[in-house]
Amino acid sequence: MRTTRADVAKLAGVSTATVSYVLNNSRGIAEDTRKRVLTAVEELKYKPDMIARSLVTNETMQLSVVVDNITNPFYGDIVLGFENAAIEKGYFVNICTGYKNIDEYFENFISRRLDGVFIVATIYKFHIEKLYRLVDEGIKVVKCENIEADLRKVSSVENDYMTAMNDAVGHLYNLGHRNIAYISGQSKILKCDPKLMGFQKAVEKFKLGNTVVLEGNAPYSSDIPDGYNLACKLLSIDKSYSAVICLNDLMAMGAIKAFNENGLRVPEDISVMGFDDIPYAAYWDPPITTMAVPKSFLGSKAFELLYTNMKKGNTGYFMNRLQLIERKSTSQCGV
Amino acid sequence: MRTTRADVAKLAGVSTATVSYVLNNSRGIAEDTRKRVLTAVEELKYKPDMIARSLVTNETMQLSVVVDNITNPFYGDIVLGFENAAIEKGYFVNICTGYKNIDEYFENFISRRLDGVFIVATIYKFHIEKLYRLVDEGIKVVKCENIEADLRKVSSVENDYMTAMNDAVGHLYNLGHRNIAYISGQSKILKCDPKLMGFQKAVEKFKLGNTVVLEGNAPYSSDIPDGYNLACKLLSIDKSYSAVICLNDLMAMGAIKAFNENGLRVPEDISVMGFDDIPYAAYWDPPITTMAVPKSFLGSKAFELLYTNMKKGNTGYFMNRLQLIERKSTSQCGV
DNA sequence: TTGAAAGCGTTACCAT
DNA sequence: ATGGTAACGCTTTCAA
Repeated sequence: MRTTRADVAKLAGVSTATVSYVLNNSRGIAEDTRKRVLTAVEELKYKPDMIARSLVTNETMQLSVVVDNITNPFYGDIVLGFENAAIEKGYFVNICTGYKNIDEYFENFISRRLDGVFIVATIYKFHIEKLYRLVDEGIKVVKCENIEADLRKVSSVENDYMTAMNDAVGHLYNLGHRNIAYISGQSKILKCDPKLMGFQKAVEKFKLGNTVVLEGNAPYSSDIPDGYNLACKLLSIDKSYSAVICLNDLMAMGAIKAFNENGLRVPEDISVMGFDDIPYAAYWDPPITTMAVPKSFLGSKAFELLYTNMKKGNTGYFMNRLQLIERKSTSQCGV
Repeated sequence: MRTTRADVAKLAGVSTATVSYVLNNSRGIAEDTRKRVLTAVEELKYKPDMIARSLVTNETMQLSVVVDNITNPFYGDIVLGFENAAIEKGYFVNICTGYKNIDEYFENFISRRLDGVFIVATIYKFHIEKLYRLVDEGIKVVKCENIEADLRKVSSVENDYMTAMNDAVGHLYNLGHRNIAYISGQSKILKCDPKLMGFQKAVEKFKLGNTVVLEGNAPYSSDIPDGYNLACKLLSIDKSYSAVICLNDLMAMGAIKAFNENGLRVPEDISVMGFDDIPYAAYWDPPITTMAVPKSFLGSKAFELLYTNMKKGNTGYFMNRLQLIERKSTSQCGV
């Protein structure tokens, strides 16, 4: 049998209420009885039962992080940043991978009365009405870019990709590049694409020469083989580009591989940039110049927003800045 | 206010007990009342409260997977295989990253009365007594290799690295290699190292020529930079090896990079093999020949063992076979 | 400063 | 076939 609060009370010679007061120090307690209770707790190795506790407090102190695909190295540090901040406030956080239908997770979140959810998965994996159901059921939600949602209902952390794309093009421009391709991988079904908008703006601002945007298959392409395939496609269309910006580091890796196989050296013959700064970017050959997302920071900001929402009720918004990290996949044009 | 079972009962004109019977179809119910209840549930959008349910059934239907490091691509498919099997049986599974102290998670598992835990993290991240505490508290545990534990208390899924290492050496042997280095990365504190044992056995069996084992720093080295560093060390010691086996694909990646930077081509000048078959292994340049772990399968077997333990009480054991996947990082010796 | 007792939303035993 | 109700382990109001 499980040792309960009643056992502790009996051993300490106090009431069950007193045990609660001591454990939650929710009320002044005589130092003497306090000690007796604590000793009894120690002796019986008593652990409060969160299930029973949740039932009465209406707080589970449990949070969930929902990611697309646990394999994606981009998420690792975001989750870490979130969890570290959450643990500090006493929350238990668990990660859910969106391999199966994410909507089903939502049902579970409601049944289990989670206090809050951080959803990193893209909109393609679930239905927005289901997300609102969570909110209606009192579960606070913070989302991460990529999802159009009512900011009065859910909080949001976003990355400033538009500015970052401007910086990326600027970096290549300063190296003398004028003919730049953008391997986007996004398809037309994406309504609002800040990276694409940023690229188009930059094309005008810097008065670039030849430019092209390579789209992917619906709903979107974003993995190593996608980068490989789109880079091959680029070469088959036109070889005049001296630099390529890729949607993310994964695609940059694939693109570099494609260029190498076609006899182009990176960066001597063609410069390649990525986005995100996933752990492998630094170890790739050549190490990839990228627009880094401060990932752990983004995660901790997400928790902050969620916490405010849980405690005060209001949603919030945070825009994350990216940083250029120069490595070896970009160099002076035509050198 | 949350709609409860009482609301449903009132609307359907039955008792709360009847609602339970219908929802859990734990008892014969007149088709007529059944319909009335179901209609009421629908109308009120009633969702059973797992918290309250758990309190009385002593089952939370919640499982946890504990991994070292969520970023490690090796774990992705293992977790997937486990979760898919678990979802089928109605469990909610959440993943915990072992960034912080894993022992603290264990405390939480007890408080939250999880039904079971799949622990993939290595022993260095927690204390074995704490793991046994879980078992004492009635939480079933299945572990994944690397951990010496009492198999009467916890179940275990393991990879047959000894046989796999034999196959790896055999593959190189068949390609004509006789001088083979093993970049182990493990340190002396590891008591039982099946890969190392397998290598030593194979050295004798195949009567190899020059061989060497490169250890890492305590507790162990297993990442890309570790592979890079150890490969550099190998070159500084002796250049007579025509093939290198690495602890895992990550280290193989680092090693390949080191060789390239030192003017050695892979596989023309030196063959390199890894273990695991992580997603990137196929995309690396060159694609890496590796001993693949059937990961998703391993995960589903872990759940099977856990399920048996939860339902019948007995622990179990499963040994997973690895498969050689030939890619481009190994080739005929001296060609 | 401490205790008694009323819930929290279920399930399951015991009646009917 | 259905309903009443104790029990699960905890918190918190109200009294003392």
